[in-house]
Amino acid sequence: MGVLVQESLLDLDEQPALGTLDGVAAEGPGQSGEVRRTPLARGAWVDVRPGWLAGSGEVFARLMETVPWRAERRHMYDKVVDVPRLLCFYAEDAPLPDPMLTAARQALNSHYRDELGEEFRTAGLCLYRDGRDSVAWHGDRFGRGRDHDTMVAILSLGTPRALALRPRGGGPSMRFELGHGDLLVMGGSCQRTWDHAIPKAPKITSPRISVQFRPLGVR
DNA sequence: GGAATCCACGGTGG
DNA sequence: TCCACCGTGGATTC
Repeated sequence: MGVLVQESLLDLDEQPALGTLDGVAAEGPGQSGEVRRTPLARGAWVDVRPGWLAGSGEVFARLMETVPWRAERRHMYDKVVDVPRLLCFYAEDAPLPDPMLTAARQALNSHYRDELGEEFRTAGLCLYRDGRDSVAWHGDRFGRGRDHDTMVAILSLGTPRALALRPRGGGPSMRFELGHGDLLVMGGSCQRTWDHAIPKAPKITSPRISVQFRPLGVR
């Protein structure tokens, strides 16, 4: 396994999050503790904060246990196929399945509220059971209007998986390795001008959970 | 030669 | 009504 090794070094109660991402952070060995922003083409950017969430191992275990994971099926051409991951969506006013996720969302809002111009409200959880699970290239789009920038914050728990990004319409792709407790935020025009995916990784045999925080109206 | 990437397929839901 | 969306597997490229 080797998945649940990194435990929390900081407690939320000792370090309430107030306008900084550091509140929920655990300083992993050798980690900078800084949010690193990577500018992409066309006004998109990605923030990466390794080892962000304290107590990731316990949160991961609780989510595996308590979230009512749902399998979905969809028509793809001539057959019905399983969606290659398990899902659970928490709408704006639904209580999140773990207090650490509520705290994480608060910390994200403290840090990004001004830049985002609104708040992260919904949470979409995905369980990638092993490397055969994946998600194809897509952008998280708006129900309303397509000329409006937004952000999607992704908290990754469990087995590290690559998140791939490439310009919409084609172009060289880049990869971010998302490890246990890592945070990645896509912002600027990223959801309009870039696609992202979690590629299949057949050698991986253990699970990863991703938590995606979004403002209202972003799918 | 193995791995990563590309491509085409069409029913569904917004 | 219309169009963007998305998983698979075979082909192609790296």
